[in-house]
Parts: sequence; structure tokens; C-alpha cells
Amino acid sequence: MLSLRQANTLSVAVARTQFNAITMYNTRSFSSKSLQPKRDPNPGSESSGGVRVFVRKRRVKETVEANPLHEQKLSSLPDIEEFAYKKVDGSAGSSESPVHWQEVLEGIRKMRSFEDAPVDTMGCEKAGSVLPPKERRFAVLVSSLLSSQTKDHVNHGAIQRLLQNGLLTADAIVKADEETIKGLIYPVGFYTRKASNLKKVAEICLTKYDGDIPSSLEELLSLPGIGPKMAHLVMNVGWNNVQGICVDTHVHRICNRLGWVSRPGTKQRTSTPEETRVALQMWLPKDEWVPINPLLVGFGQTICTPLRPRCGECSVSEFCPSAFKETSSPSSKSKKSRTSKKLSQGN
DNA sequence: GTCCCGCGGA
DNA sequence: TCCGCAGGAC
Repeated sequence: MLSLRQANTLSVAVARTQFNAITMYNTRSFSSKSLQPKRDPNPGSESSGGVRVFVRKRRVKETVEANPLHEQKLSSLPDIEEFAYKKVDGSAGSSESPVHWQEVLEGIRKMRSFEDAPVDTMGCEKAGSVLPPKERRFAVLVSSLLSSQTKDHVNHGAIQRLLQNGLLTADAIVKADEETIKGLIYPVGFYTRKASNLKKVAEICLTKYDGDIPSSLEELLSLPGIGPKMAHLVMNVGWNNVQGICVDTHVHRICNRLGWVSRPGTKQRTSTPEETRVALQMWLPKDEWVPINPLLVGFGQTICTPLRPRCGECSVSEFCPSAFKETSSPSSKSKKSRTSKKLSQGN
């Protein structure tokens, strides 16, 4: 279906700092700045490692403190009917968009803007911008492979070590020993599997794409270790070609909480990120497809957290049908046992 | 549904 | 100290 369509590129903000973008998209990324509470009395004056710990401790404390606010706001919530979908005129026919979505996005942007820029470059930005396009794209692909389920600083470290060892090209990785790669990328999550995937991907890139990376969604998806989330990310960042929204669990969770997506023809929540992506693309204007991920990821890390969302600190809770409704554990219940089912996504 | 992983948070 | 996170493969 879709093949090389660079001509199609929307006006995405030029992807100049590719590694940063990877960082921002990374679901597990815990950028130190983004954790910083907006009412922190002395922001600003920090730039490195120690801050991370400090901010984290703070955050734990605040999570607890946030609770009293909940009850206070409960009474002023609008009726759920207000969140009904409405038809949007103009655009591609069948799309419906939730009321107030623009206000919600704007509100989230404002909440995010209280924080410092989520840069956490660790030198990767420099490295990335220096590389010629082909190598840069390959680096983007590798970074995507490694970064899933991995904290950004860990990922940065791994990428840095690969780079320093000259192992950030398809050719070099093909020649390298898998054990070596494994050692260099440790301790990223699932490093054994990723080292193996990395070898396979490099082999494919070298033989089928002359050391470059595939330039279509389908071909990217065929690579081991590259699923929908990362494929869209690589298309966006690597090729500057937006084929779809990069949906991770934060985007998935928040869109469902907001009532922005539902299973086709129903009012039920979507059950997978893929389903969310399709539903979201039905109505969200294309120029929001790229920015929505970093926006919601940051929001999801600081306020709209999976567990005990801080609705009392959320400026758009008035538009959220789920606000103040998930007080205890949201998805899985109290984990009866490992063996019995997880009662998946019960909320 | 389950496994892969180290690590942050409870 | 230990549970659970989270994208992808199977």
C-alpha cells in the first residue's frame, strides 16, 4: 500500500535533533526535567545527574500530597454526556472529534510548559547531528530498537558506547560479535534479545538496503524488534515522513481516559495501542500527529500517571470523563497471584 | 497471554 | 525487599 512517499511529508518540525526526539518519544524515559513539579520553588539551576534523584524523591512525596484535592473537585465535574462526540465539518468524511479537544491539548501544553525543556542530551544530540544522513538514520533505528522499555539515560549510554566503539553502522554491527554488542548495550532492558535483533537488523540493512534503513512502514515493520510504535517513530524521525501517530501506552491510556478514542462503532475503550492509533487518526488533524506523543508522554509521566493520576493538579480535569475516578490501582487489581490471570485492563 | 530485562517505586 | 512496568515476538 504505502511505499516511498517522501513527497508527502507534512510540515513536520524539521527533525534536527533526532536523538532528542527518540528520547522524548521513549515511553520509559524519565527525563529529569519533566519530572519536576511545576511548583518547585527553585527550578532552573541544575543540569545533571544528581537532580534526577532529588526530583524523584520529590515526586513521590507529591503524589501523596495530591490526594486531598481530589474530593474537593469531585462535585464540580460535568456530566459525562458532555463528552459525547460531535461531528466535525470539513475533513475526510467519517471523522468525528471529541468536543473540547483543542482546549485539552492547549491545557496540557500549558501544564508542560511550566517545566524546563525536556532535553536530556547526554551528548547524543551532538553525536547524532554530526553523522551523515545514512548513518544518522541507522543510528535512529538502533536507538529505537534499544530504547523501548528502557530509561532514556540508559539508552543514551548504550548508544554512546556503540558509537565510541564504531558500532553504529550496519556494516560494523554485522562484523561485530554478538557478545560484544550485548556487553555494550547492557543494561538496557532485554539486552540479550536486543543484541540479537540488532545483528539481524544490521544484516538486513546491509544486504537489502545498502546499509541504509528501510524507508517504508511495511519494511520497517518486517524488521525484528520493530513494531508499530517504533516503526512510526522511525518514519517520523528518520525519514521525516509522517505515516501515522506514534502511540505508546501513555498516549493509549490518556486518550482513553479523555474519551478520545473508542472501539469502532462502540463507546468502549480501545484495547491496544494500535487500535488507539487508528481511532485517533480518524479525527486528529495531521499537524498534531507528531507533537501529540511527546506532549502526552510528558503529561503521562508527571500528572496523568498510570497509577493514581494527579487529577487535582490537572488543569483540564473538567474536560476529562475519567477525572478523579481512578483512585487506586487502575488496571490490574491487587495481583492475586502470578499464575492467575491479570484481569487485564480492567478500568 | 507470556516471556524478555533491569530498575524505580511502594 | 520485591512487585510491576512496557514494546515486541511468539
